[in-house]
Amino acid sequence: MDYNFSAIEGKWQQYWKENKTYKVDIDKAKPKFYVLDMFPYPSGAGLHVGHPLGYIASDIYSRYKRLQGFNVLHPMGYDAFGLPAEQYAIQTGQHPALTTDINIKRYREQLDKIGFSYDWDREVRTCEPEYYHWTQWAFVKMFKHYYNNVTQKAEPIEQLVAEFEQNGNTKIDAACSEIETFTAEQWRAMDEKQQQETLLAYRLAYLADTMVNWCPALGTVLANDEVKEGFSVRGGHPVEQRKMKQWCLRISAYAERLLNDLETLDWTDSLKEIQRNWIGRSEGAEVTFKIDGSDNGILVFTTRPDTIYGATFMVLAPESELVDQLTTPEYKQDVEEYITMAKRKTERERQAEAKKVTGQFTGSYAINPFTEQKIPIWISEYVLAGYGTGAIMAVPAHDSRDFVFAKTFGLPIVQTVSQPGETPTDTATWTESYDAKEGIVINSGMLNGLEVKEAIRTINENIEKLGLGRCKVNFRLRDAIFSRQRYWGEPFPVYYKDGLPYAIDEDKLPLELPEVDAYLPTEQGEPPLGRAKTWHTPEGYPYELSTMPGFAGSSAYYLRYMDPKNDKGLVSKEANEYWENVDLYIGGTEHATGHLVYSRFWNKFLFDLGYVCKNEPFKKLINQGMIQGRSNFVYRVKGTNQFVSYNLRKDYDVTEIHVDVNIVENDVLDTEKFRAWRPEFAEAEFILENGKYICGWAVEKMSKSMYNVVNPDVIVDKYGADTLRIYEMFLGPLEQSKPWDTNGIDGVHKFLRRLWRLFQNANNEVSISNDTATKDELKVIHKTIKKISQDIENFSFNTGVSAFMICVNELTDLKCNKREVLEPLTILIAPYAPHIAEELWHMLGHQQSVCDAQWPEFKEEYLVESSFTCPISFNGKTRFTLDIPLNLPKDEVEKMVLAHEQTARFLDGKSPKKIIVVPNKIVNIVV
RNA sequence: GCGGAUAUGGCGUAAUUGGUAGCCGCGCUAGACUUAGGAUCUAGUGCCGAAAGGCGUGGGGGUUCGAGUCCCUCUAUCCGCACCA
Repeated sequence: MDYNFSAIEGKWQQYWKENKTYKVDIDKAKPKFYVLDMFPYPSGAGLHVGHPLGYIASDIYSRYKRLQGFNVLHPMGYDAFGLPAEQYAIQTGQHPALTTDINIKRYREQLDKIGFSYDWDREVRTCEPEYYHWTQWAFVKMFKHYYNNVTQKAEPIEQLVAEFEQNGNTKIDAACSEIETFTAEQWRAMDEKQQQETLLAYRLAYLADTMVNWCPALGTVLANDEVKEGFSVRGGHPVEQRKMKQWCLRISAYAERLLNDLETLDWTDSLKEIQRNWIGRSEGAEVTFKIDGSDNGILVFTTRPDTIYGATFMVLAPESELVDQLTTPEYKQDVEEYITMAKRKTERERQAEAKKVTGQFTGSYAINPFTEQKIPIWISEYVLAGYGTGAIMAVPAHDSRDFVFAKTFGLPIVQTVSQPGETPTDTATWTESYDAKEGIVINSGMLNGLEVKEAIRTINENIEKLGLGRCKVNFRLRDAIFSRQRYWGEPFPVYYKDGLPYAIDEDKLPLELPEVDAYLPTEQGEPPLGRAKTWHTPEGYPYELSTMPGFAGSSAYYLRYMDPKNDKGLVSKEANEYWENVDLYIGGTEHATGHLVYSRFWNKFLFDLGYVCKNEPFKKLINQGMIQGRSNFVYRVKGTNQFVSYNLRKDYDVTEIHVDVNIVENDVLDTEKFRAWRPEFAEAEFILENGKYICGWAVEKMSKSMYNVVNPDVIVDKYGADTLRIYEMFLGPLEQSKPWDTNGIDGVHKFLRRLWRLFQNANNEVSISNDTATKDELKVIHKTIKKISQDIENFSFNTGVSAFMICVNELTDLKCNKREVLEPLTILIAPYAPHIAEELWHMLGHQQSVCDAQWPEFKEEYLVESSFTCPISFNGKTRFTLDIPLNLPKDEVEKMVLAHEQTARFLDGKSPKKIIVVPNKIVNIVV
């Protein structure tokens, strides 16, 4: 019987489906293991060969864990809300649900062909009301909670109300937006509207006027992680800053915990580092500088309070509310012009002109609280309104930005830190600032002579003692803007009464997405939901018109998989306590600052409320590398329809043209297919080398426009899913980016055929021997058991494949068809190549699925050798090898080596200076 | 500018973590079987050299009996952040 992969794969996929082989339920008798893939957004283009890479790796791991006796949860679903489907809907008028559904079907077909062990009964789609019910529910919970900084957790808003009744907000330490202090009496005196407005400043889901990334082309607001270099990540449209009323999630309240708990996670250092940078914690002090001739002050944040004696001017963000009152009549016009200029600039322009120093004096002065000198107050773009207090004390001697600013506008520069033993030089001669974090403080009154770290401690004490300010930790992490002015997303479970938002009762959820007549904004510029006829509560209060962003639905999907059909809750306590959290999460690094921050936040919030039992969602995370494309080129002789082969192209004046990689094999162009590829090439002529047309090649992004997209279906049809799975793993380390080149796939396919042939005799009949295996055969299989187990544990799937190849090559050489060897081999390969493994397993006479077999046990005893082939080197260069009995004493080894005839040859008459014997490793003779 | 990662044959890669550099596969060369070969099998294949031998893990330097692996330095590529006070 030949290895008929398509028949075998169809047969077993059917079998798995009929027998629900991958269905999984809570089973307290077995340890659980949760393996998760980042679920895909089902795009219209379908999967290319790069997408399943991580899925295959996690599938291998899942199957391995199952064979080891774990109860493995390995689900899959779809991140189904999103912009592309809606953009398509705008163009075609087709409901996004419809295109989404079609795309999902195609994804499913493609996924099914590859033979994954997903429990499809647990599939979720974020766009279905049964699913987004719980997205909305979590939002309502966030609306109804605030963050208590003292207990470091989310608490019910009622507790806050009780506190306000008692003490106003004078004693509370909670995460909140900017708000005035009020007493209990003042609280009680407020009407409902005022009270609600006040509470809004504390809610974890809150409505606020904020500067947002507005994308006119997409007609929506975007989150910071959805914008890159001033353009939208999806679509690449320009983004501008705008102030708008938006729903936000107070994720900044969790900044400290999000940062600290990174320590507990088994993620790569680079990914943790990205998150640390994104959260951006910095320790410093808040200090008030008095405004000259006024009782008011300017609050600044600084990480270097030790340099305060060198603060020779102050700078405010142009957007700062203080600007108005600080600007003297004399400077009014200049300041206004500057602000207008700054406001008009898009984010893009700001970045392009980042090096250009601009600024404007306000006419006012502040008093440096330590030097007691008058220092000018400026405004400049380089100070950001959104970070710290939107104002800085400028220390030009020790901050490069302040330095450049001072140089440009001729402001004084005072050095306050110097290198020990170094004589301070005239700052007027400096060409750059001295941004040192170490050194001895000078020119700084009470701080003189102290080391920077001591100086910081001393000055902080004084700042607090003098009532000038306090120590403070600042975060770069901003609250997540949660509104999108779009149709295809979760509706907010919110209605408005007197212009104030109220949450819908939890038992009224889900609030289903209404039908609209077009997926465009209304004529009044409202979001598409403004078109829905009955978009209000039964009492007539209008619902929110925005919808939630893409990350809403993906923030808790890993919890929903634990209990996907539950209509009483997101996840039952029982299911959550059994599955706990994700043991292994595999996905791309592109979600480092988006999804992976949001879902950690979401999970922590639910943890605070007691709905989930673990405070982190993903224990271990692996980022698979990107699969790049490998493009092919043909070379057209300019002005002709002639194409010249790669190595001859230098003799002609040619244009390089991308050619579809699917009509090229081993860089040899199929000229007939090329002529048929596009009408303009129908009459193409070729200048060949050795009768072939050789194409050039390059590694590029896999994309349609480069004609280098390879579809997994095509590979599966030609070679089979098992070959695809193994080849994807064989390409290289999982985490590394690498180009896809279909050429190498033959080797893997040949390997599977050789594996198959181990079970067959020369006449192509199944032939398995029940004889006892020889020592050599046992050694081969146990070596492989050891290697494969280790490699899977280390996620080193590429070396695993090579170990299989070595094993099959060696067994082929030994002509081994013993059950004792082939049975464990079949189980070993089942995670990588489940279809052929099932077929072989049944060929071996088993009735159950190979998935229910037991992972073979490795026995060291079969690998023990009596001698070691020892490399003998001279001056570090290996010259020959010698079989030496294991654990032979050093001096005997030395004797044996020196006695060897080859040794004399390499000594060449000289006597050895030194002989190094590393037992069972190497012998090195120094001459 | 800051932070991180990577660099090994024609190509994808491997190397028990300081101990025989190039495993496995592609490609290539030669041969066998064959009406045929984009099938299969056998042998070879880092580079230079007829050979002996020499050279060789991005470049330079160092530690060591011994370095792809450790240290210093430079270069290139990729990724993340970017006026974050």
